[in-house]
Amino acid sequence: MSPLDRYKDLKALLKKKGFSLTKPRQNVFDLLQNQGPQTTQVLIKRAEGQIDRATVYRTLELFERLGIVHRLNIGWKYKYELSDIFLAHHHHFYCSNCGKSYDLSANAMLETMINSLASKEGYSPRGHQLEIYGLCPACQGQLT
Amino acid sequence: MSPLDRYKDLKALLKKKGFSLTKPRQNVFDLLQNQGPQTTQVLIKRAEGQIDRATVYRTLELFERLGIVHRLNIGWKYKYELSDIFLAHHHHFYCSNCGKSYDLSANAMLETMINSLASKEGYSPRGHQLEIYGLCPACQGQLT
DNA sequence: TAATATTTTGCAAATTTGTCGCAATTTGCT
DNA sequence: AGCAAATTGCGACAAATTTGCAAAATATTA
Repeated sequence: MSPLDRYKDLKALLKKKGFSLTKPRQNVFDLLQNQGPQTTQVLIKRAEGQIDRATVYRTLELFERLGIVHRLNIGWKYKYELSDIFLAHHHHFYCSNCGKSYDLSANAMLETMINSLASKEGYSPRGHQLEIYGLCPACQGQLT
Repeated sequence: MSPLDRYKDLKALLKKKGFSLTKPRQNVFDLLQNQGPQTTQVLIKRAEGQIDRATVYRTLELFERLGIVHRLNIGWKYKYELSDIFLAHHHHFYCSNCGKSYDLSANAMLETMINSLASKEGYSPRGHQLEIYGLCPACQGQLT
């Protein structure tokens, strides 16, 4: 994907709501690319010297309001990751032993059941977040 | 349930790992009883005059490490609730409009699918957390 | 049960995290 | 390029969380 294309959807999304794609916003977006879910502290540290702390916070808040990122409670701290618009919808597996988190691909049947669980009770679901925790393959062996 | 029984499982769980059931720990446990998921700040405020702030933090951290409580990312802030050992397993619905959260009862079929999603990939699941978000009945009507 | 060892707590201080106002800069538009 | 609006960085704050340590509570041993 060329650099231009890379920001196309992001820019469109921002523009639609009257916001612009600035350098700091591009940077934060880049930091979220291909790195998995990350804590705010890590993002701030990685942006050090480039973007101010306050701007990172403001950008993440804006991105969340616009549905560009998702905030999830994985393991001990909460983390941000790009939302389903930029990443295929998926769930997470968190290893309680080593603390790593892994992606689990979504499954149409499961999604349907989740939605019907909510709509059956009168709620109107827009999305969801599923975290499974336990032991990853490496840690299963290790704890014989 | 008599007061003695009430703390039996808690005490056993702590003891097994070499910790003791102290007054402050009982208090925090009580605060989590029958009140739904709560933020740290609310717990600290409710414990005011009884337990020190630092102790509340330390207790919640310990409880989470031992699997006594669960930390969930519900709406904007994260909240604590008793884990499945003390509460029937359930999921949450969070209304993005009014910010309230509701319990959704668990469903055996869904639980099975969730577990197999993880085990199919070689992970060994111990539990999970599902948050569905969207609009609650009241807010659906309101936003005509 | 009394004495001793260990764990846990409260307190105060330090650190970290997150927020806010405002002047300077950047961006969008013509 | 030039103007208007949006955005950023820079303190300065306020709130949240962590830490060290002496005192208190709890467990252990005899």
